[in-house]
Amino acid sequence: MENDGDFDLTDFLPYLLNQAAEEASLAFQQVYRERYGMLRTEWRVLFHLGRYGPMTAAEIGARARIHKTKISRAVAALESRRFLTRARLEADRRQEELRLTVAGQRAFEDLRGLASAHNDRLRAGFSERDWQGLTRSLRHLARMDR
Amino acid sequence: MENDGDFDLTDFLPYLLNQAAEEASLAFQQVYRERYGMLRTEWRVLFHLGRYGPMTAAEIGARARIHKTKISRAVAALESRRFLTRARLEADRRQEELRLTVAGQRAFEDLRGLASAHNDRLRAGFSERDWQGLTRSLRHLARMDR
DNA sequence: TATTGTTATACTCTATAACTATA
DNA sequence: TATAGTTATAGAGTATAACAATA
Repeated sequence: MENDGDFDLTDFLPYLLNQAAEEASLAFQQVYRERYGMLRTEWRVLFHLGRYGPMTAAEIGARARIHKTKISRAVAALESRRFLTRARLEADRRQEELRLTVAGQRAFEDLRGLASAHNDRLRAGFSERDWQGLTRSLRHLARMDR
Repeated sequence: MENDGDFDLTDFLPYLLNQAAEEASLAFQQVYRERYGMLRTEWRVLFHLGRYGPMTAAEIGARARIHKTKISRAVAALESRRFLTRARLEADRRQEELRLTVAGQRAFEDLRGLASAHNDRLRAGFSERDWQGLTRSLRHLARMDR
């Protein structure tokens, strides 16, 4: 057909998404790394426990779409920093309830505030209408609207 | 202040961008990996040489925002597969002009068509208006509109 | 037999410093 | 001294298989 001869990388959505994600993530990555020495998955797990309360690893995985092996390592790291505790569930002793400690709660609240502020800075570059359109489109792409 | 108590991960742009990028990239990643055994940077370098013609590593880096060490490795991989050749520039013998071979051109045209088709599939999930808004917003975030 | 979570392993991606050869 | 490109190394992200404990 030869009708995509002028197709450019900057028209290619996966490339655009990747570049935008890198640029938008950079500043906040420094925050959870330098303030708490956390990795991305650790911050996400901490966030889920702080935002939604105690739950099992499988529940975090279902909510945040993180594979169980990543969660297992993140939980071990957060536990070693005394940011969470585990409690075997009597109903099914394969599962553990994960719960933030007071220190974990404090870290969560600190990071949630910083994340929210970072989000606001990004948002400031858009009109309210464009921001709503952008987040809606991204949720659609990420299949988070189903 | 405590006014971000309902701030959610799915409101956090870096998270949304990352999830959308992963989802949107997955299918096409299989293509250049399984058909040509390429990595992401190799595909991007091949694309730039195919799309814009022969140029030096530094020029690719400036256009595509790829660090010189990544380009160096991608060029070595593409050369070993006979997808490109190098020619020292007489004007400045530190630089090399990189040029796709016929096989490299063929791979580029094949992948460009497949990328364009993949892009069209993603685009099909949006109205023309929403797609234009999305790509414009992403270029803004990636600072590609300057 | 199936499920929850862990461990091992490998590959990909990113970042930085140190190096070479040329200028 | 500075620049184009290379090499070495480490850290971070991702993916999969195999495993132990429990159901």
